[in-house]
Amino acid sequence: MNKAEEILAKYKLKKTNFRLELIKLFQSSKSSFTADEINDKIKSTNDKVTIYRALSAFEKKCLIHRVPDKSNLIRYALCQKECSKIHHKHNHAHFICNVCAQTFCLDNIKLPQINNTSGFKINKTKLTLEGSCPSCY
Amino acid sequence: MNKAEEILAKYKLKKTNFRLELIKLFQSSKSSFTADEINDKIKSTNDKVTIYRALSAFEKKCLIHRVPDKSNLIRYALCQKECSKIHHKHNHAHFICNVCAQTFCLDNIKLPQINNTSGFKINKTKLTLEGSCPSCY
DNA sequence: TATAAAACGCAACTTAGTTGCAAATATATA
DNA sequence: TATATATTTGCAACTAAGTTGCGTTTTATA
Repeated sequence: MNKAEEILAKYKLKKTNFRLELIKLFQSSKSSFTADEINDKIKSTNDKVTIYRALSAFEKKCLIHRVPDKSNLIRYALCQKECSKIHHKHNHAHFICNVCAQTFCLDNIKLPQINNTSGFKINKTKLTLEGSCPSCY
Repeated sequence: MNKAEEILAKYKLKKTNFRLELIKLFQSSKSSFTADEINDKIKSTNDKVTIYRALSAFEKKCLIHRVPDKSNLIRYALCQKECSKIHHKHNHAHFICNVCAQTFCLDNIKLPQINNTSGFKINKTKLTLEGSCPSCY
C-alpha cells in the first residue's frame, strides 16, 4: 500500500510533518518538482534548506530520482518500485513540456541500445523528448 | 576554409581579438566549453560578461549550440555546417565523460525515432550518453 | 574622417544551491 | 515513563553561475 509513513519507516527516515507531506506530494503527481515548486505547495516548512536536505535524503534512499529540467534546475520525480534502497534503476525516457516547463517520466518508452563507439565507453543512456504535454497540447 | 575572420564577417559580427580567439578555440577542439573554461584558456578578456555575451551572440547566429553538461552548466560546442544562420539543425547524440566532465558531440550516432505517445506531442529528441571518453577510457 | 552600431568592462544584482551550527524533535532503550 | 542518541530543522551566512545597466571604447561603413 506504500503509505507515506511506511515509506519513511522502511528507509529509516524520521517521520516529520514536512517529509510526510513531501512524499504525498510526489505520490499525488505524475510529473516532478523543483525545490521552489515544493516550497509553493507545502506549508509545513518555509526553509529551503529543509527542502534541499529532504530531497537529498530521499534521493540517497532511491525514493526519488533527478529528472532533466527545461532550465537546468534540479528536479525530482518519484522512483518506481524496481529502485532498490541502494541503486537507482531507470530505463525510461523523460519528456519536457516547453509550454508548462514540467518534466514527466515516460515509463513505456524504452531506451535505444547504443553500442560503444569510436573509443567512447557508454555506461548510461538518457533519452529526453521535448514538446507539449497532454495538458498543454 | 572557414577562417575565424571570415566567419565573423559572414555573420556580421565585429572582429575583436577576443571573438577571433573564441572561434579558434572552438575550432581547435572536438569537445565543448563552459564560460569558465573559456576564461581559463583565453587571455584577451578577463571579464565574464564579455564571454557570456559573445557566447549568446554566437549561439543566436547558429555558430555554436548548447550541449548537456554533467553539472548543469551552460556548455557550448561548435555547430556543423548544416546549421544555417537562422536555425540550429542537430540530429546527433551527445556524450558526457564522467571522468573529465567533458561533453562531446557524437555526429555518427543517429537519434531514435519516437512517435508521439499517449497525449505527448514530441517536437525534439535528445539522446545523451554517459561513460568514459577516449582519453579517460 | 565622421558616424552609427557593436562590443567591452565595470559594478551591482539575482537566483539556485550549499555549509555550519545550535536548537528542537523523533525514535530506541533502559 | 524517562532518558539517551541520532536525525531533522531553522537561521544566517556564503558560493557560484549567470544577468542587467550603463558609460566608454572600438570597429565597420560611408
